[in-house]
Amino acid sequence: MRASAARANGEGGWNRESSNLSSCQRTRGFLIPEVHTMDEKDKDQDEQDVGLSAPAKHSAEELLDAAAGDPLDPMRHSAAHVMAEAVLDLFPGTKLGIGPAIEGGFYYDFEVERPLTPEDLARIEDRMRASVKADHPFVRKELDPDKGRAFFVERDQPYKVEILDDLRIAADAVGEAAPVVTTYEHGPFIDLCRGPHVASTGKIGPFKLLSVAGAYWRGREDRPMLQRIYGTVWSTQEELDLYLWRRTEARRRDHRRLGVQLDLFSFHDISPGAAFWHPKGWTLYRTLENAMREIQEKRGYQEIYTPPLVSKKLWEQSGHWDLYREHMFVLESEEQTFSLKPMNCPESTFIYKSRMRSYRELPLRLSEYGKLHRNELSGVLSGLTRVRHFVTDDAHIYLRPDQIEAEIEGLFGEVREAYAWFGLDPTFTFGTRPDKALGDPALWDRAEAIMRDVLERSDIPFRVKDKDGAFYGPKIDIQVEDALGRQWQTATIQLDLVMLPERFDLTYVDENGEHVRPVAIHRAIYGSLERFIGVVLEHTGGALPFWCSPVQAVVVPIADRHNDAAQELAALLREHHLRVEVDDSSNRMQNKIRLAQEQKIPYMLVLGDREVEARSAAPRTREGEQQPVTPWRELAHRLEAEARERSPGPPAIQRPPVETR
RNA sequence: GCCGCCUUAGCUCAGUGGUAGAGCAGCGGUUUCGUAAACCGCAGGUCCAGGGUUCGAAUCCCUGAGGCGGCUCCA
Repeated sequence: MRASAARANGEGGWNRESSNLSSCQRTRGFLIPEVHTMDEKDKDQDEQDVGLSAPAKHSAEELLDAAAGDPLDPMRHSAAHVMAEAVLDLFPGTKLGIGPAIEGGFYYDFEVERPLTPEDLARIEDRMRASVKADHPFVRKELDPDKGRAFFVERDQPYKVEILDDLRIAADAVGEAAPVVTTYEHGPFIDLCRGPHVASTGKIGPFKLLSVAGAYWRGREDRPMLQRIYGTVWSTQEELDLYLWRRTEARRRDHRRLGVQLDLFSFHDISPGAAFWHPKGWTLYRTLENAMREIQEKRGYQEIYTPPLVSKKLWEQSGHWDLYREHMFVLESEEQTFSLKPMNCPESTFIYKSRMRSYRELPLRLSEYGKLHRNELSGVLSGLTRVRHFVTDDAHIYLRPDQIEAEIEGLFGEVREAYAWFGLDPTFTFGTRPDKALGDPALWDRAEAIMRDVLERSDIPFRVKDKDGAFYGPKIDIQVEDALGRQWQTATIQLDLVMLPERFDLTYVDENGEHVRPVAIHRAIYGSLERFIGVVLEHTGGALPFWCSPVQAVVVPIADRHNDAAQELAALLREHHLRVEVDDSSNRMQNKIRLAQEQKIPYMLVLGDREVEARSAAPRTREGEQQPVTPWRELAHRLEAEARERSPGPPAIQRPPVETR
């Protein structure tokens, strides 16, 4: 997947969109403080990992600064060396790959005879502790290039030799001499290394090895598969504990788990990568979709619907057939080749072109909740966040170049509103013209200047990723951080100067009667609804905001004699467009409350003799607050108003007790 | 796709070559209760699928499916 995704990306940003919509920034080392690594090497956002991080809000400046690196990096990298020492000791003959510091910890890639097991990890950890206890100093040495290479040849470390050879080739290419080879030695272990390190192994703080995973040498499918061990290391035990707590917490609120617990959706072998939505999950889904429709109606969008199954001719015209065919589900019928659409945009042009367009009707905003299918590799599927079947809150906006600024500003407003409903604070990443960009450079320059200007005026923090735009136009990606500080890529606003307008030959008639090209904007605010629901579930730990909770209140009659009144109250609340259930089971009230609590239902409305008599109810929130007894009518009006407000409600879980960094 | 691990009741899991288990959920009964678990009973299984080894397989081997953790933060 990696190779193909990278290819598609390199060539045409259209896969950008796919990335944005189909994957999450789940973690690799898992808890990774801050955003630093969001970009750097990986062109493919999809594969980028950013993890649970230190919480807190980030200003734009902080986001930019974060790229500087972590002060703990030398220690983390040193821990990787100590791990390599241990592995080499326990598994003689092991070939070493690389062992960098990563957010929250480190890894090292090894070629070992047999697969490593969790028991091996424990043994490696023990050996590492001994090395830390011995407090070996790290000693830097410099060797001339030839001696350095010979040293690693002699030690039978082919990957290290390859690294050195590549450095030499790179130096040759720019006419420089091969660089000096530096090694770091501690105790019995010596490794090719640029450094820096801590003074001695004793300076390495509390650590824990986390997992073993396969990893291609240099990430390339045609190179050997090495075994990568991930570890985490911190300066203090408290920090390590906090990190491990976050990991546990993240597992606890995993949306896949919550989906089962809250009876929202399930997955089945008969359709890998596609959710089966249960009644409650589908209620949530439709509630989000309809909330977004409200924004769109307010902003003058018009909703369309186009066929999911289309001839491959469409993709040949759009250029996707060459780039993306392997990610499409393709089928034959009567000697024609069709595919399930992996995106909506080309088809919307057919509606645009169905008749002559006047400058007066621009911007033309066409939204579509189209069902999309992308043939993701089986190995990358994951819950709702990486699926083969999904729907986006997609829209394509056709406009005149002079309308770009106002339109982008309007879109920022949509983002602000839609994310505030969940208590999510979005940040933006601005991708500028890539090397392979198509289209008029002057138009590019103008478009980028406008977008940058709007970004700077906006109150939403952003950072710039140079050359990360789509081939057809600059773009703005939207990220959010959830309650555990994890980064998620959700949505995207992409300016399209070329693809739809040129390839599909779109025009409108301007004031002078001339046929001229519009520009287009591809935009999705939630992105994939599947994925966004996954993010919201993990963000809230399942305690969804009141307005979108599948069951907003459960009426709890204390005894059977209160059941009729409970039904009456529920009926009244339903008349006020509230989603209400009655728990008339034979459970005791305490148990009814416990069950409602476990289902994270926002309100429990308790009904006993006193309440039935007064036609009132005693509300209890899922946070455990007992509210004053309230008459039915008043309650109905209050809750109805609360639902209409769409406030995110109180934070789902409290932060860990102490922040140590 | 590739590497490793996992798959036992609706859910969470125990069981490692000799008659398939627990808790919760479900169902039935008793109980009618004031803010996170009343009591008793019953039922529930293609041990992921297929093949093999064995007197005997949930357990060992092979193949497949699905899931989980990962798959250049370049010495």
